[in-house]
Amino acid sequence: MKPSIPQGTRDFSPAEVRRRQYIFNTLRIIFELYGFQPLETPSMENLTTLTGKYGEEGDRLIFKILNNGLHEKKDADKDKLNSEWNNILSKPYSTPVVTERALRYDLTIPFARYVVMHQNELAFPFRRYQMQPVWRADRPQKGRYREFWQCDVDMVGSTSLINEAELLCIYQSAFQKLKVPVTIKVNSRKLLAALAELCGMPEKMVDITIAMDKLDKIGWVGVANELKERGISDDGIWQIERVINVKGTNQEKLVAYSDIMQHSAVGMEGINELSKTLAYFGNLEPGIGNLDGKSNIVVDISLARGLNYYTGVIVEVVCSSEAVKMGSIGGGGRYDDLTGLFGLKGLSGVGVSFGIDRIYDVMEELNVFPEQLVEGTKAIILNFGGDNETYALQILQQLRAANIAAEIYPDAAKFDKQMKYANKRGIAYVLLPGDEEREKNMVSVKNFVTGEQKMVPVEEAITLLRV
RNA sequence: GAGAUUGUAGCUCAGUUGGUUAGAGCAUCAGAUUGUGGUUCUGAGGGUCGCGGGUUCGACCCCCGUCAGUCUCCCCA
Repeated sequence: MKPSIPQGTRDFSPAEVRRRQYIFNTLRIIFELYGFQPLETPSMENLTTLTGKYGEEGDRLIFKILNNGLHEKKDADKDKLNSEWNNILSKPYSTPVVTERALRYDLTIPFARYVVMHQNELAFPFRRYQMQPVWRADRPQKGRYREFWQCDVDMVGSTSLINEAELLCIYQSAFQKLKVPVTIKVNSRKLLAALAELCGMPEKMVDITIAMDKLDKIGWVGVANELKERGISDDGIWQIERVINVKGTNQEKLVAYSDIMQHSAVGMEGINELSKTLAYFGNLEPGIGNLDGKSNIVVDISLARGLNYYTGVIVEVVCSSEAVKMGSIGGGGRYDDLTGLFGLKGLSGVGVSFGIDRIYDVMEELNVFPEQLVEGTKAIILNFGGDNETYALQILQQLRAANIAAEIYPDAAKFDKQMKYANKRGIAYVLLPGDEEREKNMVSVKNFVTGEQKMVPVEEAITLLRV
């Protein structure tokens, strides 16, 4: 049989894992610096925990797990199973009778579930970060996988906009550290709601936002067409155009919006929140987060996050390098009542997510991974068999005791085969314990980069390799 | 869910209007070289041409179906 892996999944080679771990470690250090604590949740959740949280499209993309032991059901249950099966075949539908569990779709909903389940143990505001894979039954394409990793930072139990500002700081310092130039777009769901009001169609907010979100991609004409198709009136489209045409600094934009939206309570609230967030951010900003004196935080009213649980400030990160074509590499926002879905009312949260796989792809394209990530084996001991092998093992033991990553070629294979192996592995030093070396209680150390070789006592070899 | 495109050796790919036994590079193994790698040289192994059907004297090539990968739209990280 021909080996293969499921569509949209990948193997990670040793070099790739090292580079991915570099990203994880960089983020982890920042998250910890900001006082967040690690959390992990199961790969699978009860299906009912996930459904209805990600919108209609999202529900379709949840990977469901077929229940086990269906053939063992009693006859009455089998009748139920048959009728439910017909439902599944005729429409988008799921039922615990067939699929009780599903793979996690993101990290936010499982987090909310966790908070509700453990509310009595937690100190609020609760801050956590989480780095785990998620699964989506999407059609894979460039930058889109069926299994991919997210790194989420969230806090619940506080409505302070300091939280929003801190998350912006985390984004800024993380991408600065990773050497990825980014634009961090911010907007507010409340501005979008106000815009829908302005159009006289508050119920069309989702349609409006989906269309506007494509502004970068298809331009204003394309957006206007889509708005029309989605049933927005000409007057509404004109209102939207007016808002989109607002240019200038973040401050200037907010002033202009407050002029346009002065009669909308929710709009003014959104503007107020955005300007407060930016003011807090100004106090916290972790350094030069910009290249040309301009901040890389940009108020962008066309930004619309897909997930429908966001209620306040929303944020999205895109790579600002012209050379890279990639969608968003991170996003997040404020959700006022996420835990309410699980019965815990009045707990507000805000969080952002890093799309690790896309960040990896972008860093690869920009060629910004550090050259020397983690050294693997530092020295390999060649195997000359017999007494020399025993001698080699003694040296190996001493190297490891001295905390030097070392290995032995396990077979007494032909010399040049062992050398070629060391070369292919890119190991820095080769140790040769042969007859002569053993008799003198020494070892030959060959620097595989320079080709230089000398015979020294074992202790000296250890000192040499420790450097 | 809709569309485009690709499928030939372990990998990357050639393959003439449809014509004997399907090729190359890399990789692997063996040898030149039983204690000196990266560069050479010689040789060897390795293919149901994704799968099934059809057209034809004859199909890797043309037609139909099917499966898989990649990409685009939708949507999203």
